[in-house]
Amino acid sequence: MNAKKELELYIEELRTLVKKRGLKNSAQREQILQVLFLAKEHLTPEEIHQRVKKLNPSIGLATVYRTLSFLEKEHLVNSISFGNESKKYELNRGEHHDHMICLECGKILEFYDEELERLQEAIAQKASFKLLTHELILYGICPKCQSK
Amino acid sequence: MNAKKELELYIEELRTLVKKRGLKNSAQREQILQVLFLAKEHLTPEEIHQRVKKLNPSIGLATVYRTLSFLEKEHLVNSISFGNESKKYELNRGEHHDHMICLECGKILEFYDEELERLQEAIAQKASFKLLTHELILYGICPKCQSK
DNA sequence: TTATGTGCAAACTCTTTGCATTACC
DNA sequence: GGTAATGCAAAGAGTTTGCACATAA
Repeated sequence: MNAKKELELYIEELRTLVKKRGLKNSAQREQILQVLFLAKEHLTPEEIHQRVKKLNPSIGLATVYRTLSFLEKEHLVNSISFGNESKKYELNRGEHHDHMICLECGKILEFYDEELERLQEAIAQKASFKLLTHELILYGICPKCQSK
Repeated sequence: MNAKKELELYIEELRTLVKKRGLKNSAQREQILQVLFLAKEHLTPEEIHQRVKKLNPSIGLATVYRTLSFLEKEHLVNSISFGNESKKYELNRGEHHDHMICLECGKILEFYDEELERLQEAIAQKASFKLLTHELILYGICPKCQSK
């Protein structure tokens, strides 16, 4: 599938969702979704605002915040917070994953490990804790920075 | 070992560390350490400030922030951040553990699983990522809230 | 004695909110 | 036409910083 079609699927999902909730859609929401779709990295609200302004110069930062809250509540995007830095957002591409963060260059790497998922489920079960979601961040030095 | 002696060990550790860095110690730092020692939960800077004011009414919030940064840098305390809430601190009692957070009552439970630690190490190794530390938070519903 | 730590207040950063206006359905 | 979303600016919350003073070494 080409990227344009893929983006349209996300936008369609957004429209359906908005309708389901009895709300109104807006160009701004779609533009923000598009920015997240095109981004290869995790973006802060400020970064998203900068990028979306290229599509729509008059969009306000408050709209970005409001839209991100909405999209996160509806699970169309995920966020990750790291130390004191502000939250970073990524499009929810349907595949759960965890993160490694390089403490030297700040790069965020993604990974997924099935056994890890199972193990967490087992740990929660043993504690009679109903596991809904989790966030695992491995902090360290990425391969590139190690070889410097 | 009784609690008083145990606390003194932490204070001794602080003094040694401060000396090693060529810095000066202060009553305030020891008081903050004591508050963390006595706390059974994870505390925000604001909460720590409230508690330490009972020992020293004139201590400023800025001192709490500065001290926490210092103690965290020196690994005498750990912090954990959860959603939009402000960072919470706990004394580093020498035993690494991870956290479960109840999304209903906000309670933080601690756990430790050896296999989980090993697995993370293996995952990092496979990615040639030099693992230094990690943060795993399981979000869900604690046993108490489930039975409500 | 002298550099570090403190307390206070101001400054800063990030995020949220109130309100008049716009635009979707 | 009615209601939700937006843009702007102001307000809030949390944290950091500058500076004069206090204090440990």
